[in-house]
Amino acid sequence: MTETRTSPDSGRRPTRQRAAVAAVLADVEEFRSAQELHALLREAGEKVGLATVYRTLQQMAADGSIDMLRTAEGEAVYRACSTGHHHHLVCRECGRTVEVEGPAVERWATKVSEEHGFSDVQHTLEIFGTCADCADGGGVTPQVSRP
Amino acid sequence: MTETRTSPDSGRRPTRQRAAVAAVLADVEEFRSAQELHALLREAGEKVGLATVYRTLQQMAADGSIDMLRTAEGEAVYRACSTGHHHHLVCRECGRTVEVEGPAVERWATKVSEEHGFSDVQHTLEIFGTCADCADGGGVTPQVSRP
DNA sequence: CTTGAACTGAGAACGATTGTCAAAACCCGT
DNA sequence: ACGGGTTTTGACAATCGTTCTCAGTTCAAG
Ligand SMILES: [Zn+2]
Ligand SMILES: [Zn+2]
Ligand SMILES: [Zn+2]
Ligand SMILES: [Zn+2]
Repeated sequence: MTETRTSPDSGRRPTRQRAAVAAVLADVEEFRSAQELHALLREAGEKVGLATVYRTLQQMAADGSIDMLRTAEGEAVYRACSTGHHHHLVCRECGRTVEVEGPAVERWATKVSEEHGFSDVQHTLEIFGTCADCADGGGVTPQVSRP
Repeated sequence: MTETRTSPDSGRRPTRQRAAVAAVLADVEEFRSAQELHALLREAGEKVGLATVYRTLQQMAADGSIDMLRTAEGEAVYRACSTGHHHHLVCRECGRTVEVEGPAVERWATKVSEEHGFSDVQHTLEIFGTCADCADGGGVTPQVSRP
């Protein structure tokens, strides 16, 4: 109860580690796991503990500043998306991700929830497929970027 | 290439264990984890190894004879649903599950995939919320069934 | 009955994630 | 700049769902 905070921030402190995680996320286009991001940080010369990466990603996801979803294998993967509610079209081969919006879907979800008396609802909706390049190239060398 | 099978089944053998797993699934309304189902089997007096439960559930899910989805925590949960493509409205409190269909959503997903040149697409769509009973009762005693 | 393939299960192994806790970094008032 | 209380960090252990191993069991065809 000794709250004497001058600036009403969220109680988070800006640290080198958090900046590093945010930076690597900004550089990556695809959804990546905590471990992959940790490896990328090491490659970039940034020394950040794995536990810190996990903690930071969770916080950012909770804040809504990044998106998190689960792969088919149940692994959590993260991505710095644009703001606002949206869903994803993800290539299984190369990981390329397209953000998509579907107002009709949002309405449908709301309607269905109401019809069944559910409140405080959330929904998860992701589409997985093979992108044109991967279907084309034959998936021999999964490429992550293209000019 | 020595295929001399008289009855063209899927190469699966009907065993006591598989019947037991199917039976417990038929008795349960909610999505349940492999471990929970294993516990239920033990309670019911059926002796089935945990590994077998995992294997059987995976096979049934692959066959499409049961549905599998992941909780927010990433745990796989299973349910014997009606046949046909559908999605779920799941209560976070009591686990009550309603199967829902959304033709418009299916069309939207297809359209979006095509627009971006994705092929061989799948989608996951689940709605989580609090059902009327749980919102009402105050969630003091999460109940799984009700007359 | 014989026999090879499918199946099972106890326990080890695995891998992602979380917990621990002392040390380090930080903020703020002095 | 200094000190003290709070937050954050990170090496490591621990947890926990899931998968692997492999010898023993069951099955069904012949
Ligand atoms: Zn996103
Ligand atoms: Zn949505
Ligand atoms: Zn279902
Ligand atoms: Zn669908």
